[in-house]
Amino acid sequence: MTGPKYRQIHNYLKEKIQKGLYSEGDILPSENELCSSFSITRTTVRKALEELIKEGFIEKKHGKGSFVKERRQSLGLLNVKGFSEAVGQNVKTVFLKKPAIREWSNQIQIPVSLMEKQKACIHFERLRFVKGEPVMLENNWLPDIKLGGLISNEFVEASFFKTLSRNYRIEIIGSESELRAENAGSKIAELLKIKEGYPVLHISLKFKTSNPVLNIYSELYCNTQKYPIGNIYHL
Amino acid sequence: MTGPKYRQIHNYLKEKIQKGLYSEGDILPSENELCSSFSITRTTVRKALEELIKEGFIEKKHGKGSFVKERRQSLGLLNVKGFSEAVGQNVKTVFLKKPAIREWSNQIQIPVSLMEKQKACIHFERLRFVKGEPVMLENNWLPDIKLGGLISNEFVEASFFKTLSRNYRIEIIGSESELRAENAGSKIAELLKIKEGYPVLHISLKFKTSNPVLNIYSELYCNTQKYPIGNIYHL
DNA sequence: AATTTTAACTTGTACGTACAAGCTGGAAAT
DNA sequence: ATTTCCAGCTTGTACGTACAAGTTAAAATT
Repeated sequence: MTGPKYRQIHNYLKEKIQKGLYSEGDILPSENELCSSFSITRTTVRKALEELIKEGFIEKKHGKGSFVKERRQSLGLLNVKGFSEAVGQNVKTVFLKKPAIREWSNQIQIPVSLMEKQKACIHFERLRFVKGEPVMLENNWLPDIKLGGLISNEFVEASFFKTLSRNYRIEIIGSESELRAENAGSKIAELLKIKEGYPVLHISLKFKTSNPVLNIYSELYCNTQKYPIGNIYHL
Repeated sequence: MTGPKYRQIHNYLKEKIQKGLYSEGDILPSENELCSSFSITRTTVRKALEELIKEGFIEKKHGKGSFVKERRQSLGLLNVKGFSEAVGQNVKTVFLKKPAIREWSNQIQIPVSLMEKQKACIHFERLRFVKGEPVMLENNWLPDIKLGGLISNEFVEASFFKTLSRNYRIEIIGSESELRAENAGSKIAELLKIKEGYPVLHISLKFKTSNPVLNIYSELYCNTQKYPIGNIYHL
């Protein structure tokens, strides 16, 4: 609960942004104001703000101030094109298998580290719809590091990553992926309501998080005919 | 040529790394050594090193030092899996069309900014081979911002990005991409030596660089059967 | 009234200092 | 000979100060 001072400021501001107390485009208190509020020096405040910049929460403008970023266009999280634009309305997510302890699957393409394989495995399967059409089948695995309530509770805005960030303050800090174009097999074809043999995008993912023993492994199958998969990142 | 001090140290070290004077795994001079070499304070040295970390050139280890990173596994540059591992030997790149001034193509999926469309367009087309097999057709477009010699000269290690970095000190700072699985048309099929209708991965890319008026647009078609496309990035 | 200047804000760079915390190898104690 | 300890290195955090540079709005000038 202690840790370095700059982390406390960082968490304090991050929490406010996440809770919507500062919203898109808002200006944060100036560095000097934060200094006196927290009785710390500007060096420390600037360190905290720099962390927020790295995580994509804010941006600074010389001579003006620090501003909360529009959407947190973070680190190459995959989006169905038109997913984030049409938030909520035309998008639906259905659990085929709710989060539960299951076996580590050999379906996972990217090698799971030994440390993680020793732990139990949480798995869930989701089907994502845009305008009523199924466009992405998603299988996710992660080691069970006892995040209380992760299994039973609902996700924040149907997003697993937002849940990790808001409830557990765990951020995605990187990823590794493999991309393949494949012909849909019978199971995929049935779920995505396409013909067998139709080309689908197969994405194998390993997300690294700020918790060094928590990586998230995903296998995605996407019908990219109408909705290509989008991917944005920045330094 | 002046600019802030930390930028000078940053460029100095970056250049040394790029030229191979420091190589993979090497330890950089300690922060205090750099301080006395350049007659600056540790604050400034640390700022320069932090930039190098962001760009993926080095990593720091508490109590030990700053180390040059193995491969610059930077910002989600796409790689044919097994491309960077088997450097040079099994990999070949052939220009189908050498860099030259051409028209802005309407093949580009991601919108080209107006400012760029006013400039002339440099275009080149390459076919990439692994173990003698063609695996990726690559079309690239960028605005002509008068990078002398870019058209005529050879690329550094057959890499366009390395050329930009080493010769012009321009770095990739982000990207936007769209991914689609498609059936190969006749032209793609012929070039990649596959049957028409075979599933291929179509990647549309926009790379943002440290030069705000230089974005690079690419359309890639990949046969991912044997060699999936890999993609790594980190905060 | 319109323009210019100034003053008061913002963030950016750079200085210098001090101590904490992680690592390593040689000296000291066992 | 082995272990323990410590001194001297490394990076990490935090303090405080000063001035440069970009922005803005009020004040002074025209």
